[in-house]
Amino acid sequence: MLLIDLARTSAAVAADSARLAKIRHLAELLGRVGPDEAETAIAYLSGELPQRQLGVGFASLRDLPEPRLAATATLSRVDGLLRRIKAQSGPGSQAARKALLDELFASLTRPEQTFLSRLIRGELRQGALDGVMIEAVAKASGAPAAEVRRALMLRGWLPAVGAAALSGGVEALRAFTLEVGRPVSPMLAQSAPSVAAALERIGGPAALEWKLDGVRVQAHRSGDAVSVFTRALEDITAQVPELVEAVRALPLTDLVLDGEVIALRPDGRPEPFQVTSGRVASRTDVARARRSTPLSVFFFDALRVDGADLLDLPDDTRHAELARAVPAELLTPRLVTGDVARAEEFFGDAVRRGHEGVVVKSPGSPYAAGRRGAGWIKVKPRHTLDLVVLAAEWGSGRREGRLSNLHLGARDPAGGFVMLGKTFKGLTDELLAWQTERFLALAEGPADGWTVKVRPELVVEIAFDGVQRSSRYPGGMALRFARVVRYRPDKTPDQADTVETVRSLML
DNA sequence: TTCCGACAGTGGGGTCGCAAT
DNA sequence: ATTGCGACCCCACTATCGGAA
Repeated sequence: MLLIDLARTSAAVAADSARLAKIRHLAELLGRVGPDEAETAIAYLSGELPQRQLGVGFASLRDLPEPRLAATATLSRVDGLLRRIKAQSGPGSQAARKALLDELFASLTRPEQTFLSRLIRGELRQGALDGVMIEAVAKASGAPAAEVRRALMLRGWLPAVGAAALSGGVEALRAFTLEVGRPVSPMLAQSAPSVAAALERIGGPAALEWKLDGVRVQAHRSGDAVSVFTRALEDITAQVPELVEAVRALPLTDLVLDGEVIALRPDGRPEPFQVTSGRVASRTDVARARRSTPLSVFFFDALRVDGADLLDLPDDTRHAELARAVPAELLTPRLVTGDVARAEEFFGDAVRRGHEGVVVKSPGSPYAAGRRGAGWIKVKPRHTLDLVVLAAEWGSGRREGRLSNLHLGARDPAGGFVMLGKTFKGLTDELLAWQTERFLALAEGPADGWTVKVRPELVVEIAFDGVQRSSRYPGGMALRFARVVRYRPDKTPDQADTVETVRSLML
């Protein structure tokens, strides 16, 4: 199959806003692709590369060679060149990558270049990723979408699952099972504004657990072989020896456990997320990193205990199995209650101890791998500040032509404003239109084509999760997960919150 | 007919490791 | 030694479609 076939299908998918139409376009192409190219086609059309990452990003794709006029590149040829690009390493590798990239792009027509460039950057923007591709695979193969989805959660890689479905139908999909040593897409949580709201949504007694601000881990053990994966299914076994040892020390030898690793201070309070994250990312001298920043692990779920798969069992049953496999000190603190007051007390206690909040779990829910099901609901405290808009950046995609990303400043009592970060979240289309007009009227200083500086006159209420240390911003601090709540036309900039107020929240 | 679950898109800050400068 | 880049850790929120109610 030719790359141009995929580029055309992708364009058709992007042109139709209806999901069912997108599915039809994708399924039609999947019906034509041969078995040896099915995996590549499914990957490309769901916005993934079979190589996962290439070492090529936005910067390497800035100036591309002139396109050709005739479309002749096959999927196999493109895939082969991408494989060679990924394989480059060591001194001279960046030049070698660039040379291969130029060779590849010089063999493509303009629409192919556009498609592949977006794909490599991870910005296909055709309105179809895994969720839509699952339906397309189901339609093209005749297998129920639920079977495709289940195989995906067990295998973690849709192109492989889709190719199997196309060649072997439902039978092939059922061959995907939970395999120790191969990560499963982790279950995700929805969020709620309060514990009461979360309990209400679950509608009855629920299990509450501390939400630790660390890195999600899935630990597998078969005999003495232990492996550890992140939320995105990256293998981090070598970076977390403490966790490997802890799992190896358990009495049961056939396990898949779900939990969180976190760096704790000697007094038991959590280190800032930055510390845990940096420790987990350290690869070059793990022994040294371990001495300076030891990790603790807390488990909250079990997908397999003593050789038995638990995915389809209710949460309370899985937790009972977890408690059987793991000593109490490795369990995430948990309270089962239907009482709102007790639940709120548990939440308050977790937050006072420095943790992020709680996750409220429905006791009857199975492990909904890879989905943000209603079974888990996270609750975190929300802070707000009234800040001043210092500038805005032009948006992209559906925000093209709108001023989108806001630069936020706190008032400096000595005069002026100190930038604390940016946000694009929380804005409705109506607000985007309004602020674009308003900012252009307030514009000042030279425009660089990307950022519009504005006179600091607009006060905006910003919600955020916390204040973190920053080397990027002049005040030495930045907001975590900042989002717009509303504009405050009733406030003037001299009524905005001060840098001191923000600093007092950094503790 | 209305409601709501699931998805995709639009970007945020921080850190590490590597190659180039 | 420093800088730029890519990859990946954490993520919130809105708009939209289409099946459920």
